[in-house]
Amino acid sequence: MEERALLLLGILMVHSQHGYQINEFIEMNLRRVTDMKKPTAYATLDRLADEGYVEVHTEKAGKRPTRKIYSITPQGQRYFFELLRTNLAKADKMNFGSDIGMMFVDHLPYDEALTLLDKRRQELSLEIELHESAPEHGFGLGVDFAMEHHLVHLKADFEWLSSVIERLRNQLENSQLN
Amino acid sequence: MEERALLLLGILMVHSQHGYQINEFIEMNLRRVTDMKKPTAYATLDRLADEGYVEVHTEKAGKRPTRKIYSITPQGQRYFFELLRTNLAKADKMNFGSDIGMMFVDHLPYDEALTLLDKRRQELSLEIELHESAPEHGFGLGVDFAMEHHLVHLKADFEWLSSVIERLRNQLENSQLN
DNA sequence: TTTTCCATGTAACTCGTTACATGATTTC
DNA sequence: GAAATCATGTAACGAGTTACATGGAAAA
Repeated sequence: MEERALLLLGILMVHSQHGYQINEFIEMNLRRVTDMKKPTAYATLDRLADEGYVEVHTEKAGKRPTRKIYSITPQGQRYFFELLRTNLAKADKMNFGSDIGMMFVDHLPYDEALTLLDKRRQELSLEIELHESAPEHGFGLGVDFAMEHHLVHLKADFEWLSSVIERLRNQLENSQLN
Repeated sequence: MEERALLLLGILMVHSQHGYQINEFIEMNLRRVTDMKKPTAYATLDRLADEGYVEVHTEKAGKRPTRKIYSITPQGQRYFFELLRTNLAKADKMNFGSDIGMMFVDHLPYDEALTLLDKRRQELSLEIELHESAPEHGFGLGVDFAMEHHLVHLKADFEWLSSVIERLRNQLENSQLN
């Protein structure tokens, strides 16, 4: 929740923009970092406006639909820094939905489990490729760090999954010796 | 949503239990893997009962409050395997709240950013220690894999964070040469 | 005797998503 | 003439959390 606010305020720290522009920017550049959807962005911007953290002024440019341009206020900047500090100092609480399935792998025969996990590994490696082949968009150090962070976890996941698959294969071979 | 169901059905695959027991088990053993809360468990169990995946029969043991004992039905077992297969084959979509702050590190002076990130790293290393010093509870291969998975990501995060801190320190030193 | 344990829940709320609505305008 | 783009939203729903309620029994 505060993360959505932090993201929007951070974007507005660079320069004032209207909602459509912000959403487009997120869609094109930050999809790996956030999954915030358009209606959430619009709603959050309105909320931030109500709370005095952003200012709105409408603009009618040419024949295009009326835009609402959001600018960050001084209070908004203070709030941004507050959110930023707590965010940077706090570790993510990680929990992975796939761990729940993993706990029960032993309920499936090894070969079926291996097939499923291999599919998952392929999906993962595809995502890693996509990530690595993505163009460098030179928005400063921080954005690079964030992207790198994401990639680090994808790779760690891949390595771990591979080792799980290997160990299950060994189990399969051992069980076939009987 | 289906993960909560998978978890509960998986627990009931071992043996029939009442809600309190299930919640206690989660609380004591699976807190690293799931964050499901009590009311969610009770509600999900009721839902699974409505859908015919589990059967309920009440039991009055001694002077203790009446228990509702949940048993998995044949349909429930089929549903369990269905959920298990899709869960195992699907990679987690990872997104980390801390990446949003990270994107904007450059808005803070290096030394302040370093202080905040160091705090976060300490928090992380504490969590890793806790994880490693936790006793082995011999519930089969799968549970061990899941725990290992969690630890792998904690460590990857720690390593990455350390490298970020190091690079920021270099930046700080370089900027002080002026 | 007060607190903790057992055992179950409910009600209100929060955060977010999905699907849809609007209407003009430019591109195919 | 149809489809995509620009620009904004709303309404309904979903999943889960928090805080609270209940009430007897055992432990401190």
